[in-house]
Amino acid sequence: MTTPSQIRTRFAPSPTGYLHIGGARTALFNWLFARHHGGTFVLRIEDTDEVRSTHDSVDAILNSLRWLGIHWDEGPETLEKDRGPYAPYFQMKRLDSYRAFARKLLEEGRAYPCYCTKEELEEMRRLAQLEKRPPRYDGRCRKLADEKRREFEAAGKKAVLRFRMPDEGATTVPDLIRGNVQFENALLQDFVIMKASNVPTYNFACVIDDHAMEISHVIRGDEHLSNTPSQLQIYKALGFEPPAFAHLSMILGPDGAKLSKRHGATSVLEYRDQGYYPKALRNYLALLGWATAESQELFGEEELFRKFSIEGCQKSPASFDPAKLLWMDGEYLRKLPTPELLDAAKPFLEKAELWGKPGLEKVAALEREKYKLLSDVPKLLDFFYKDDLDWTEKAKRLVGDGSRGMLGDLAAELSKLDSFTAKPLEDTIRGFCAARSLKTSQVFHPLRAAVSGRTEGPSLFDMLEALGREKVIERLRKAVHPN
RNA sequence: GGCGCGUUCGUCUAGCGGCCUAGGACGCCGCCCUCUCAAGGCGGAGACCACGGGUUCAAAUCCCGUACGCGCCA
Repeated sequence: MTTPSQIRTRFAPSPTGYLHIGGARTALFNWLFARHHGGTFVLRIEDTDEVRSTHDSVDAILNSLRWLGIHWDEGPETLEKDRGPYAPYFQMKRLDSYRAFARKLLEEGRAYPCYCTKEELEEMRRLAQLEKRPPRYDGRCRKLADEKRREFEAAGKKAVLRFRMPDEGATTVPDLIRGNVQFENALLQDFVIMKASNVPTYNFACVIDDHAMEISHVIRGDEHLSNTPSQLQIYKALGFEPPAFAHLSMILGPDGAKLSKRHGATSVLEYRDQGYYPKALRNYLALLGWATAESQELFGEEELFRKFSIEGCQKSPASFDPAKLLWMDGEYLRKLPTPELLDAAKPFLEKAELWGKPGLEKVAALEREKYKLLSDVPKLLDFFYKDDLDWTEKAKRLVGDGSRGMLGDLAAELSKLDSFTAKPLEDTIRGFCAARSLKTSQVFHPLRAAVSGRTEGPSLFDMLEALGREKVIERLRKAVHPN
């Protein structure tokens, strides 16, 4: 058995786009597992897809993970800089190692060059389908005579390197989540390990690196389960001790289809831009495909580390539920002390030109249990600072002809108030109602509408106090005498 | 097409042979609190545990099929 200190997990994304929700969840589980065992979490960039990999994607992935607060112990710091004893962490910087192992397999007869063209391969596939055989490579280049090989080389034909699969027996994938999963070797094909460009394929490079980086647990998406027996054969051929595997169920959209743009945001950074609180998203993601025996919902960071386990991982796919995420976000924001909340909402406040406004903290505190997103903060309090209110239809109706006179009188009374604070305001206004035999609602609602332009908002008297005498009187005056 | 994986309220899930007339959470509905909106409290609707066979005194839980969904190979 490995001792806890030897636990090493990794997240190995391909930089071919933004980091999506599913990838983030995989990264998160690897991180949690490593932390739970006091191990190490490695980030490795699998950029061997020469045409689709971009530097922007690397940046997006690093930024997404940082924003989510998923900290890697080893891996790239920036595009240029790595940190950790197994550097580099970009596969394209590790080509020598793949080539060396490929050569070894070639020399030992475990791999062979294949000169088949795209056309030949397609023909092979077509024929197989016609004969209702699995459409796999038929191994024709396995027994290519040396002279034939030289002939191809002379003709300038490019070769890929294929791994020679055993023809018989079965390969068992011991999976921590799914148990032992068996695959017939005869059904596995001689897959390409090195492309014609002398760059390794995913299935080869990741074996070499997981071994080189001493990864103890490969926790990854379910879509890799079918590739695992092929990888296991590479481990065997090279005499490597394979890591433990755990294949996570996929994340689906709310309708049960594969999560895609159609369902709304799929990129982590989109959630940031919409105003989600990173710890809330992280908490929500942890619950997609994992649960405790108590079905606990909200976790502190340390608590997540402590309670996370592979045993709690779900076999069946999980649907992403935006409504629950939104609830959870509100749950986190409500717990946040106001200064921290404002700090987190800073980008949104800045955009609304509210950052640094006087009394912001006081005003923000009045609405604190209502924010579901950080972007709600400016939305819910901008009326405090606006000169021209955005009147809602409902609010307009409330300050109609029926209540103008009353509001005018009330304004006169309020302007005489010594202390413009909640308690005296409440006493005065309630007294005003009593003196005129008005129901409080007949006064409170039009008053709220008149000073805020809306019918929803903070507690009336706190709101009046926060607005201050000048603004309240001014707004009442404007409401009573619209131009 | 072959192989593989999966299937408990709309959704996330608890459950690992008797405690289940299936528990929690989100969402939905109602009531309470209340100056509005929220938040909070209380309650409700909502799952014949995909279907069909077994095994067993007893199955959501074990076994075998079927269906459906998904993945991989191309």
